[in-house]
Amino acid sequence: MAREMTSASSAVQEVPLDLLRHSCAHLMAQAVRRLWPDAKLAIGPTIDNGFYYDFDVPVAFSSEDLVKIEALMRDIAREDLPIVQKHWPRQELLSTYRNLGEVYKVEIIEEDVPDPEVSVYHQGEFFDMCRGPHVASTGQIQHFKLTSVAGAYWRGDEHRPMLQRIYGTAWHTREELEAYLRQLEEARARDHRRLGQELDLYSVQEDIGPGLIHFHPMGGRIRHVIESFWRETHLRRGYELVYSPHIAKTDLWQRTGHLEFYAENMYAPMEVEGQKYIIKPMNCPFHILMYKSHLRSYRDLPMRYAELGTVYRYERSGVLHGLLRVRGFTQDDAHIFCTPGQLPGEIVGVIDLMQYMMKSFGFTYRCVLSTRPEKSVGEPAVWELATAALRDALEAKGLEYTVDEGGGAFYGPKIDIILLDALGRGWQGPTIQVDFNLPERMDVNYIDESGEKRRVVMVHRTVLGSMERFLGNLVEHYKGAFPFWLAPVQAVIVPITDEQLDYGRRLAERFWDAGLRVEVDGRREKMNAKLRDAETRKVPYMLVVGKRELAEEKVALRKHGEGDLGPMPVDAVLARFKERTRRARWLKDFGRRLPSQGGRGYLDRLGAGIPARGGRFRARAGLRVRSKVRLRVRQECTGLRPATLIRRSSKPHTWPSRTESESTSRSRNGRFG
RNA sequence: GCCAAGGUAGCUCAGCCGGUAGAGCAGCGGUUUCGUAAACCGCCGGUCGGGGGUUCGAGUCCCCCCCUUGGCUCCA
Repeated sequence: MAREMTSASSAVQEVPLDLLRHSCAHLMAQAVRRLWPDAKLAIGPTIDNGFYYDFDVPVAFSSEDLVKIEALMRDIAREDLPIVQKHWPRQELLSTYRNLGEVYKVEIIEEDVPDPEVSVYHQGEFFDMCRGPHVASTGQIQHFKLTSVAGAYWRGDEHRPMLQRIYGTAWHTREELEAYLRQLEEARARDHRRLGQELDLYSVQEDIGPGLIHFHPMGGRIRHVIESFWRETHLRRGYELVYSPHIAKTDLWQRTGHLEFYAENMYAPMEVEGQKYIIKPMNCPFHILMYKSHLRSYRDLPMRYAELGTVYRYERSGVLHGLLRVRGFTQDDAHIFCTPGQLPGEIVGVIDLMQYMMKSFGFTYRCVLSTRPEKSVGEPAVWELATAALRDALEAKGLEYTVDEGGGAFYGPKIDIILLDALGRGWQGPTIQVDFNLPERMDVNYIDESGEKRRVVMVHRTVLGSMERFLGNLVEHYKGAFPFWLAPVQAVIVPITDEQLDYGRRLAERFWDAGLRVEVDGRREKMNAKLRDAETRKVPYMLVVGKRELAEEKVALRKHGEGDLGPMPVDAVLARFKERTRRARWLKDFGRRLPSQGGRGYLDRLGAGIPARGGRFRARAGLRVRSKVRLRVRQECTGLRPATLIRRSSKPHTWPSRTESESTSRSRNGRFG
């Protein structure tokens, strides 16, 4: 591969970033080798934003060592050693590496490099087997930084030696490097663990146990808002809310197969009157038994059982992470029991609901469809049907997705939704999984039109993920500054002197009566201190009341992060706030359009539900609803005039188009269902 | 679970070669009644993560355990 030597400064920009980083990994290895001549080299690939190299060294690298290595790297860069490719006969390279004791390189050659000639890159005294390409000389590597050390198993196998991995980052220009480092800072500022502490949202208590979350009052309020919204929406979409116990007899878990396939994530049984019980890692068995408490007809289906179900799963201590990876968590779980024919419609309904949730909370996301793995249960034809249902639903909803071939659970295909936070990092959130296993094992049936017993199709799904993880994602997404409808405290009333304290308290009553969460700051502090505290707590609004406001029945409105908006009549502020509540928005959505999954199983048959076809509400057709009663409710909740409401609801409903931003995924995937 | 780094007041952190623990904020008490991001004075506050050991003496050194963090592995 011919490459001409050009001066570093002009060539730098043209080199692909990946290549630069790979060369930087070599540069680091060379520096490590100079400092620790016995260091054995493993592999040194590029990753998002940087690179790493794995070393086997008898001493543990300290952070001072990183500084030393980095300094030496700069020296070697200054030496501007030409980087040249040579082709070594395989045998010669093998014996050289054997003589050097480079056991990892030897293993790589023996197992993965059959070619008679092997490409080796040389720079000064250092050489490394590598396909390349690389930059022309070490002098071209200018803007880099070593970021961390960590242990890493050789070939990712926990039974093999643990090596030391040094991570680094490299960029074309100083500006890019600094921008990246700033971005890391930014990510730290958004860290939900830090914000969770600062905003007093939650805690983990050493005396209680790792991975067990306590929602403090402010976190509790947010969770309450999310849960209320979730329940309302689910009832509205034809789900039934159920509640199940936290423990069940060992026999049940035997029957479901959890003891066989999931035991390593389950906690040991406890004994009660000679009977063994296990705390639940999943909610599905309970829902199944509720379903099975009656004989079900095809007319009952689909049945949708929803529950904010708290489960406990053993996670290895090293993987716990704030709210995002825990041992006890509450899934926003639901199980849908339906006929094979209903499956496609049900999947569409779930995706629609998921989209609605994501839109409501402001998340962007991407979708991954996982298909049949090697080891699986169920007929191939059924798998095909279910996978097609998932795929079709994604396409019908206009969602882009990637396919993880063979990445499904052994019991069925699934769609995973990766939430993207504001920094573009991805986290496994909602999941939709078809299950062929449990209905079989638990003998879950319905009676079809001809009186035959038929196996139901079962869908596990969450549309948020878990309350813990979702809250963590929300905190990072909004950097702790929750939108008005979610904010634990929506406004703080700030009396300037004690003279206005009573007025402030009267105002607070009015706001609470309107369903808003406000607080009066009655401390003997200066207004500035109160404002500062409210700003720090990221409260969306501050209502300053002084002499003038008291006289005119006004408040001076101040918005978080924006500042003073000037005095406003109290009624205007109330109206403004009510407009921003989720209830108001929900009613708007609800007024325009009923969910596609209007039918409600047995309720339909009792005449208590929404007519499946036609009917005054024309639910399924998605036409507007104009019931007088509903209008009145909406008027009350939104504060809008009837004419406005009717006009609004007459507009045809369209879902806003989503923009999918491509970005790196940092998925902690597949833990639900 | 593995490798590494940590754990000192409610929070953020300082504490040298082993000599008996300190700051800011928060809290509490007082004074101040103030117009858009921190008023002033004073006070209280510590099993130095837990246990054991070495030592005349341990926050500091050694061993075990717990928890946190960064990775690895795992993630039905």
